[in-house]
Amino acid sequence: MHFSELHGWDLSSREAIALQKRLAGQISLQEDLPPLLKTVAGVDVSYQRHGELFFAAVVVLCLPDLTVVEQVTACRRTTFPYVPGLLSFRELPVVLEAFRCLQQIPDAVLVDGQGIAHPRRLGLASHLGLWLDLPTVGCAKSRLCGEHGIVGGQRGDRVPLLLDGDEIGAVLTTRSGVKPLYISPGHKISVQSAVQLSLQCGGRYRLPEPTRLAHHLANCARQAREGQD
DNA sequence: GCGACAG
DNA sequence: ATCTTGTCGC
Repeated sequence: MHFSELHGWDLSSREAIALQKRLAGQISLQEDLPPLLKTVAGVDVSYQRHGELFFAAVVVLCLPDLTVVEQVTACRRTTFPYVPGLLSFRELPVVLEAFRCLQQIPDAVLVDGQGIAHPRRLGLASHLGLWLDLPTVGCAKSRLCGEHGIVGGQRGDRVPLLLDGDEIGAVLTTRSGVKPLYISPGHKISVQSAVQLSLQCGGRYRLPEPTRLAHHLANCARQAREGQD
C-alpha cells in the first residue's frame, strides 16, 4: 500500500485520484469465493451534519439463515471532505478501525456504496476489498456513474450497468415495488455473484440484511455518543 | 461552459 | 450522510 494511505490519509484530491487509478489496477474480478459462504459482513458509516465524528459499524451474519454472530462499532474524526468519487478517503479510515475490532474474518463483505461502478473503478467497496483482501460487494442506493435501461419492479429483476462498454454492475430490484439498488463487484467477485449474494442476503427490505443492520448499529452508536454530551 | 454527482 | 412530523398504505 502507498505510504500516505497508511498514515493520516491527508491527501489532496489530486493525490487521491492518482492513487485510485493505481489501486484500480489491483482489483480482481475473478471469482475467489469459498465453495460455500458461511459468513457475510455488512458495513456502514453514520455522522453528524456539522460534526467531525464518524461512526462505523460492522455486522457479521451467518448464511443462509442470516443470524447475527458478531457486531462491532468504531469512532474516529475525519477531515477529508465529501467529494463525489472520493468517498473512500472520507469513510475508509473509520471502517478499517471497526474491522480491527472484529474477532473473525467474514467470507465476504457488503458495503453501502459503489464497488467498481466508479469513474476510476475504485469505489468504497473496491478500496475496502483491497485493504482487507476479501471479496466485497458495492450495494449503493443511488447511481454514481454508468448507464442502464429501465428495470422491472419485481424482486430479482435486473438490468446491466454499463460504462465505456464495460459491464460494471447491475441495477437490481431487491424488493418488489421499491427503488432498485446499484450492485457492483468490489473485489474478488463477479457481477453475477455480487447480485446473487445481494439477493441471498435479503428479501424483506430494500437493503440486504448485513448493510441494513450495520446502518442501524452505526446510528445507535452515534446517538449514544450524542446523549453523553 | 454546462450538467452530474456513492455517502 | 443529516436536518425533521406527520402521514399514507399494506
